[in-house]
Amino acid sequence: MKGKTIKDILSSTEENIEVEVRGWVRNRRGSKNVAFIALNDGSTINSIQVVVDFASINESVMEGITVGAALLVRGKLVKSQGGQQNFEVAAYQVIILGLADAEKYPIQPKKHSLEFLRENAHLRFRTNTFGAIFRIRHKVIFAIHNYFNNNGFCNIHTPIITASDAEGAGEMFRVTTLSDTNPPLNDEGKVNYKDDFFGRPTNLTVSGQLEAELAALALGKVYTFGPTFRAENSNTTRHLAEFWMIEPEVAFNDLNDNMDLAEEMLKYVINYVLENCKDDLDFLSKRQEEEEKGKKEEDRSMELIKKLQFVANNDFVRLTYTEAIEILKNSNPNKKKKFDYIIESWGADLQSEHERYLVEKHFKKPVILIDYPKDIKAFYMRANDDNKTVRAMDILFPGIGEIVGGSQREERLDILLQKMHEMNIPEKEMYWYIDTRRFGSVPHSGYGLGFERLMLFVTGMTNIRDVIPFPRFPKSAEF
RNA sequence: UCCUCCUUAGCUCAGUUGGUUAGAGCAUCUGACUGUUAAUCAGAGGGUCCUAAGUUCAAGUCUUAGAGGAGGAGCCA
Repeated sequence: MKGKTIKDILSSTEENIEVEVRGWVRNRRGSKNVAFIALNDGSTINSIQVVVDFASINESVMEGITVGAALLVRGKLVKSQGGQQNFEVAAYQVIILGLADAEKYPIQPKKHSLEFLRENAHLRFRTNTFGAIFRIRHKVIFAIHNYFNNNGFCNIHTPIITASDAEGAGEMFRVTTLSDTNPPLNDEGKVNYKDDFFGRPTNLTVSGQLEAELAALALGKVYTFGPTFRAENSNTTRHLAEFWMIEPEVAFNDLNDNMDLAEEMLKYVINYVLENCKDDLDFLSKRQEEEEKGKKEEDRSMELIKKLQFVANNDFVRLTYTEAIEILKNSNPNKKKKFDYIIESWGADLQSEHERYLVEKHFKKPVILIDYPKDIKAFYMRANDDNKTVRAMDILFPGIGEIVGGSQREERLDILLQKMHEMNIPEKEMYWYIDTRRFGSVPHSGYGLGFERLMLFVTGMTNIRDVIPFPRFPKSAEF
């Protein structure tokens, strides 16, 4: 971008200097002789005030200065006479770079509903809210890479197209170049995938974990940060068909090391955002407060920045599934049958109402649940000696639910093979995974962190479709 | 996929028991105003009441079906 950004200029200590700013008109006010333009270039949530004297600027130019128009302004940076900003630009030249028809431009200087902006996702970047969200999104991405880099991790790009469908993490999107009206058929009359691009059925990845394990068992500490695809018909505020996932995998780590890593990493990222996104967080905090005005006091969330500081400065609660079941069994909502799913016995899968009770009512802080019954978890999780539970861990966050799912992996060849057999995982196809247990197997652990769920927590937004630029979900792939 | 709710002006929404020409705020346009802060003041324009069928003398309002959206649930990150 040419010249100084508005962020740079607003933090200037000099005055009466010549400046050149480029940006988009957020608002325009005026009186008989003078117009005030709020100009924003995306470098910061704050707009710069441009003051235009009608006498010095051509009338046709003045007519083009409407909300949404792109301008180049040359002028002098001066102390503002108005109260709400330190500096403003006294313009002597305004060039319209791009007009915006005021009658047709959908974004107005007023509050828009998130639903409306979601339908105008191509233009919502130009609002304060989404500007703040996507600047923060970048900082969170950067902080994650920073954390792993600082700690000796190696970033691995695991495949996006995969032939393996054994992860069991959900429905997959098929990838094919075969004709959809007239595919080649085999002798049995079924689609002949031998003629497909890869010579076999392929899908978009639902997880890079299995491949990350291969890398970890040589490079030691690795992580993935890539797109992930689930073809589930999920219509909720916390699911996407295309989302980004971070999956660290560490050789020689046991479950305790795994919990330490996840907790330390999350706290690092939150602190990084607190230190580097203050203006945007302040704005989102006020926005949330505004949004929740209509709610009863007990239903309102903790102030955004306080909430982030609280999580960064307090230890997460760690407890076993068995302990959680005991707490839930004896809880008021369970006794009074307020839960839709009453907890009766050990072995029950926890519903989101139970997770919310533990995190939001009982402990009031993030909770790491470990040692789940083996029957409700994946084949690769390490069996405990009790033969009933596995070394799984789920991190539950207030307002979001499960943000991390991970485990210590089963490194013992015989037990892994037995588990795969029990759960109908095709051993032949998975030879490459099994090989790691055959040759120099060691204990290792890892987890998957849902990037957009972390974004929900950090921004205080409540719908996952608002923290990714162009959300993909059932019946929607617009833009 | 299931449950609940919603769909009226560019946006956010009101519209009583079914009853004349469907309203408001903001936005837009026009004008006023000596520096505004989502400026203010005055005026104007702007409607396929989501779509289709039905009930009725009469439907924005009632019924049925469909489409789209939101929230919750399940699946999960």
